Amino acid sequence: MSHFAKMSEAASVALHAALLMAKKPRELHTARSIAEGLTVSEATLAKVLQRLARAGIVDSTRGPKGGFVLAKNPADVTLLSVYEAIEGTLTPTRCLLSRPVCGGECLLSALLSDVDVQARNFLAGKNLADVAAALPVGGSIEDIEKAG
Amino acid sequence: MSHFAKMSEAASVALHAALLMAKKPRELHTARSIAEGLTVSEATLAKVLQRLARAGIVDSTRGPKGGFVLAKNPADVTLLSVYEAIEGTLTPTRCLLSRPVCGGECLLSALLSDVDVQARNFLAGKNLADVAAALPVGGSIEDIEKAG
DNA sequence: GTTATTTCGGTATTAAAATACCACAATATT
DNA sequence: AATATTGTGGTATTTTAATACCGAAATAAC
Repeated sequence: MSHFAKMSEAASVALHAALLMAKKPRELHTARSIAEGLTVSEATLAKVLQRLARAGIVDSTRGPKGGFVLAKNPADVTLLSVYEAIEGTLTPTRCLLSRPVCGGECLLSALLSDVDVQARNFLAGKNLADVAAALPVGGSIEDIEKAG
Repeated sequence: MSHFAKMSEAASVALHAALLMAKKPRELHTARSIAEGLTVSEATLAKVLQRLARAGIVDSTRGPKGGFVLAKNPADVTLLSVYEAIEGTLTPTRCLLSRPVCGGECLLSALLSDVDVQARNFLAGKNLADVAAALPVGGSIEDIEKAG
């Protein structure tokens, strides 16, 4: 069993964390509460949130009552921006193996670049508000956990 | 700079090696000659060819004048069969992180499974004869190397 | 039947990624 | 001011995959 679509654990966690914060856009979420909401390790999530903060996607405040908030309106945050904050710019793959056999254009470049373009369009075309609205259950973290 | 399309080096080497053999379907190719033709390490290629042999895609003969040949007609070997001989069955990804936030269907499952389906269709729809015919330069390894 | 060539398959080494840990800085509360 | 809470960022550990290595088996050539 193998998969063709690849996304690092970190990128996936980032997208899910952003979605969780988008449900309550004005509230501060601690790393711990997000980690519990996603059932991921706090250590891993901390790194992810750090990078989102540096990319300007979330704002962070330290100390008691501190935490993370989305820096912008959820409708203004595309999934692509979250993804690229973690993974770097998503560019089409040319070829994994630029070798003589292919004679110029690699036999796989069509597939690889098409897949990357499709993924980019998907991620660029959806923002956090879209996704949050599409979820079966409404507002609170409690509701979400019940539904999970 | 990141990529969404993922294929292991081994799978890529397998596809390129199969293509190289498809150019001369009746001849024996040693692991060394294929490795040189692809400019990959012989050690890595050896493992790949072994798995292709076990999957019945190539036949192997040991000893002097030994080597590897395609077991079937190039037109009867899909890229998917070569890919899956290395990576295992290509199945759509559901979600990397089955977490409560998504409430049932993961926010990424549409993207991930679409990408996998697209890749599967692409690979299943092309065989070695198709690809070899599409190459700019004709028959021999020498021609291929000149073109590379 | 001896030697050279080539694949086979297990093991070991290396590289890379994920994950966890810890001391530090900042800030709200008292 | 002291203390508790929370993010920061560097480092270390663990895990996993990729890659390389090496002895063994098979077979053709002489």
